[in-house]
Amino acid sequence: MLVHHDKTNIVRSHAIFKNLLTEETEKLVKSCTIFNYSRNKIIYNESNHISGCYLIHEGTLKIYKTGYDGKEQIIRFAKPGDLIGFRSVLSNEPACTTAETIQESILFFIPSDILIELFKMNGNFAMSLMRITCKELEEANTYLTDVAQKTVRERLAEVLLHLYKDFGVDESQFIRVSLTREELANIVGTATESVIRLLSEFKDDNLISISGRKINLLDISKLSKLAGI
Amino acid sequence: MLVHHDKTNIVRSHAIFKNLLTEETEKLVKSCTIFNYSRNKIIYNESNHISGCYLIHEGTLKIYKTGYDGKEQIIRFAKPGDLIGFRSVLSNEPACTTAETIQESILFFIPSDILIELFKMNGNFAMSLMRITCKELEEANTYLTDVAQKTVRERLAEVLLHLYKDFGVDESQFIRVSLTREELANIVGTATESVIRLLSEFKDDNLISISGRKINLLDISKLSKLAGI
DNA sequence: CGATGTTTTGAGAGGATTCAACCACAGTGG
DNA sequence: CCACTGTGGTTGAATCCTCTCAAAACATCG
Repeated sequence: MLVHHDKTNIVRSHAIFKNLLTEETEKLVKSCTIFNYSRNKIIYNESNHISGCYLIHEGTLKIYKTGYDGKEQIIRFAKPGDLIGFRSVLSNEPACTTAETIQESILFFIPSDILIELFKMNGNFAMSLMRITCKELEEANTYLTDVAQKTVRERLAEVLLHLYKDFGVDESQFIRVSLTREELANIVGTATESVIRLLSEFKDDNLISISGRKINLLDISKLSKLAGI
Repeated sequence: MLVHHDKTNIVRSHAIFKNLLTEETEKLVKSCTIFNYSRNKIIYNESNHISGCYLIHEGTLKIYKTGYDGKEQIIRFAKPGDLIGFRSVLSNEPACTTAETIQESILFFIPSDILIELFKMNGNFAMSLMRITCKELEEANTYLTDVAQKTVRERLAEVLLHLYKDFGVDESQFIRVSLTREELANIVGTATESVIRLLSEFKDDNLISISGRKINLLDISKLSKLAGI
């Protein structure tokens, strides 16, 4: 367990809490807990009632829904600075997604009552949360349109570009995220085999290069055109 | 133009404003305007900057996004009591969807600054808006998963059930909404011809009966099973 | 090294789209 | 009054994309 001082610094370091007053930050810090999770740990599950939300301090999580045949649909990723689970807290409803780490992660647990109090008391903080939610909603609607109208090939190109933008690249130009082919398929909304075949085609067309799970986008502009962006 | 008294009653009649204080309601009423729209009128368009949001008093609108080839994807419908466009107002960003009447409608225009002021000042009102947004987000994510994983047949059954639940039925058990086959296709995310073929099949299987644009769900439980619900 | 999970490739089936033609109907204008 | 036009609905046939199933290659780890 970290000491009070460390927790305060962590809270202050994340943009989402920049609108809090000093005493609000104090209150938040006092009632929060830090947790470490190794890879592939589920933080909360669909239909779980959760007693608070989580601020990602380090690591990455996938947020997904499970379809009726058990296949997971990855909705988005959560990265440092992101707050997850607050939808469920503020609506006082069970979670509608599952949150699972894809790397070792450090999370900051915020109890429901504190979050609700801050939301109601601090209009600027409420506005921040609202904007985040609206942004998510917009992205969800955009992606819904894409899945409904684009081909798997187009969507895969689009997903690769999104990953590139969200995670950046390492020193060898590989996207800084490690996903299985199945996870890629679960973002795109297709079968694992389709992803594999299309990745090979992209490679043959010199749009990308691949090394295991690491992917390097060689031709952003062609990929963008292919994705219909 | 309606007189002040009428506007006040209209504002008070909608659940979303039930948390407003008397003076807040007064302020809201003073700065709002009522508009009438005939069928197929666009209220705002994707990428439009809008100067306020709209409360639906009467009528129905479709909210859609336009895909890169011009095909529209219907995201949802807005009905009396619904507030539309506030995402854009609160985020101070262009609209990401188009709102278009599918019936004669009466809308209540609320200027941006008033909405933002109410949101920041009244925590309960902010909470109401937040909950609505979270609900929309959840629905969007659920539908995203469905579109990515279900067949067109399953999705059409699901859409029919949603329409049934959202719009109810008239005295002859027909769903109280009139959509073209193309609009149905634009909800399901498929081609018009596919909708037509599947509706015929549903009819042959005695799951529904059809009279022009009016649809009657004859076997809710079979349709639910078919939809995977 | 065996064991398990992941990736790859092939072949076949099936679902959905596209293109095309045709019909019904309402509104228009000569 | 009737041809003309446009929109919406329907049906058929061919094509193509995508999925499923199956098997094999590969990797990773204790």
